[in-house]
Amino acid sequence: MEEIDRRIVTLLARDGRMSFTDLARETGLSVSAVHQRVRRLEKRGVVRGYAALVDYDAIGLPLTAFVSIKPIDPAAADDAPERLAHLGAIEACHSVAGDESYILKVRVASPLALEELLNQIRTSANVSTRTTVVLSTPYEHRAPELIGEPDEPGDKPREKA
Amino acid sequence: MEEIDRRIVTLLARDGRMSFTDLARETGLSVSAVHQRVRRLEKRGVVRGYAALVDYDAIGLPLTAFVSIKPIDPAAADDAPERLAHLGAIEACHSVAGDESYILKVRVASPLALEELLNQIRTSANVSTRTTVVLSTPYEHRAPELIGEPDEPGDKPREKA
DNA sequence: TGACCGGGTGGAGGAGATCGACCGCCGGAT
DNA sequence: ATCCGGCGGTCGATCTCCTCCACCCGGTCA
Repeated sequence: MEEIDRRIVTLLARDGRMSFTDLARETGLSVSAVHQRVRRLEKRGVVRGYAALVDYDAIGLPLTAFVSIKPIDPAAADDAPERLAHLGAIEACHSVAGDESYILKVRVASPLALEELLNQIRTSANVSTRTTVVLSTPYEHRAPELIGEPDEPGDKPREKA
Repeated sequence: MEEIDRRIVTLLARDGRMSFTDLARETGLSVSAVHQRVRRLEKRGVVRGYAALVDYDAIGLPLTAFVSIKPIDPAAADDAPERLAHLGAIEACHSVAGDESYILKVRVASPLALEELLNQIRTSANVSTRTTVVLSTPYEHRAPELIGEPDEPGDKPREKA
């Protein structure tokens, strides 16, 4: 992937509804060319989708927390992600190195709802939990900056324009 | 906010590029009505924006980590978020309860880049860091489910601007 | 009851998305 | 060196969709 694709991805990460016309203006390509590239990026999975960014306070889920989990039985099969997938309050699940095995990011309506969710997590996945409550979020979902990134040796120098 | 708005937000959170026409079909309203509601949701800040979801492996940032930070001087002013904002590798910054004061989510190209980033974090904000490396991400950015949510008693049925 | 107001419908105009046809560059094979 | 094929670009046509406008309906309050 080279410069222009990177540019497109950056722009779309910043504004997922940007029109192809604007994208074309920003990149100096024609609308069709941009359209083609975006479709290719989507097909290749570089762009996995588009989402509205939501104010969780406003939609009644003002409480965010990180829940680290550790299996109670270290010998049991490690299928926690599937076991927990049905819990809609879980926004993300990361497998991590370190003392615990996964970190979950959860959004709930209240401390009571958090307590209930933790119970569901423990019983669903047979794990112990350690919870870190988020007090506030200065920023989140910042778009990646993928400028620079020196071309790898295998990358053919596609210099144009 | 009532049922239909909730529906719209859910749909847009799942597919940020859904057309107003489709949104109208899903909600049973006219295109104009949906358009109006979405604009209102945007203006009120319920919908804060739209973003493309990106495959970080594909764009050369395959290493994700959580960095917990703690001030070295507990008496110093707590302006870590602003001091760190210029570091583009930081995707999110959450103020948290517990032993540490903030949790950062970072995306970098390599272990070497992570090391360098940690140095920048420490010197920029005068903090100590504790890093948890993400091995894999079973899921992330799942759309919130905001069905149900019984109206709170304090919620007046007629919202004024 | 009558005026007001938030929120709905429908239509018109123009902008934008999408697709096909054509072209030019580059690398590999003859 | 020339031919050939694929990739990626432009241009242009068409159709969808966005966006704005005027109008309408049902509640609320004086």
